[in-house]
Amino acid sequence: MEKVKLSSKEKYLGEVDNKLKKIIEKNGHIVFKPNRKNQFESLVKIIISQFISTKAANTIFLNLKKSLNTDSLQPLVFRNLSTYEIKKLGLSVNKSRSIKSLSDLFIDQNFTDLKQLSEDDLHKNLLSVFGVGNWSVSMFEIFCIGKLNIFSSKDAALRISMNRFGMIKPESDLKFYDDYAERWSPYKTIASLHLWKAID
DNA sequence: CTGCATACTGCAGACGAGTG
DNA sequence: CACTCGTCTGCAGTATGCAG
Repeated sequence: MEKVKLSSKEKYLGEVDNKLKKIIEKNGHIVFKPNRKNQFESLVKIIISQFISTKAANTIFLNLKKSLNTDSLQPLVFRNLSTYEIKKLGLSVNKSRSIKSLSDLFIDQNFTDLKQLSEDDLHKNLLSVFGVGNWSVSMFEIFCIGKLNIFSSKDAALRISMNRFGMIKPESDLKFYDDYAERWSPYKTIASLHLWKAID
């Protein structure tokens, strides 16, 4: 009994893609609520989420906050911690280096709101951080800034979902996924949310 | 039931092969 | 030799599947 009506964006996606239409109708309306508040913390969480399940990432993230005894992670917290000390908080060597590098960027550039940067500057700054690649940047743009037209073919879950619903054959080159996603423009983000939900 | 091995949604870096 | 490009490896916790 789906009582909640689909948004106009979701209806639009259904019109341009029949396969996606079925997924959206089954899912029902998805509320897209990016967390715009603490950008630094969002990035830390994304770094932790690389390669591991969201559940595992959540546990590590909560342990990290508990160890640091804070509700809101700030770059300054990590300034005086060595990579080794961050690692002891439950992270791998590379992720510790990554968080350290991210903190340095925020402190050096004195960032308050990354949203004010142009897309180019945003990408350039984030990609300069050790351990942050295109996937991480996309996740930040979706879940923190709330951009509506983001799709990342580097996300394995999205690819699996697209395989399962017959959009793209498994093992295809990444560019086929990107090409397919073009039809969802300018709401690729909303399409991604439905693909994620469809496979849990 | 318990315990263990394994795979799993990204990334950097090491390394080898290919090129000039 | 000096580069570029592709391949391989290791890593945080958890769910799953299989052996005992």
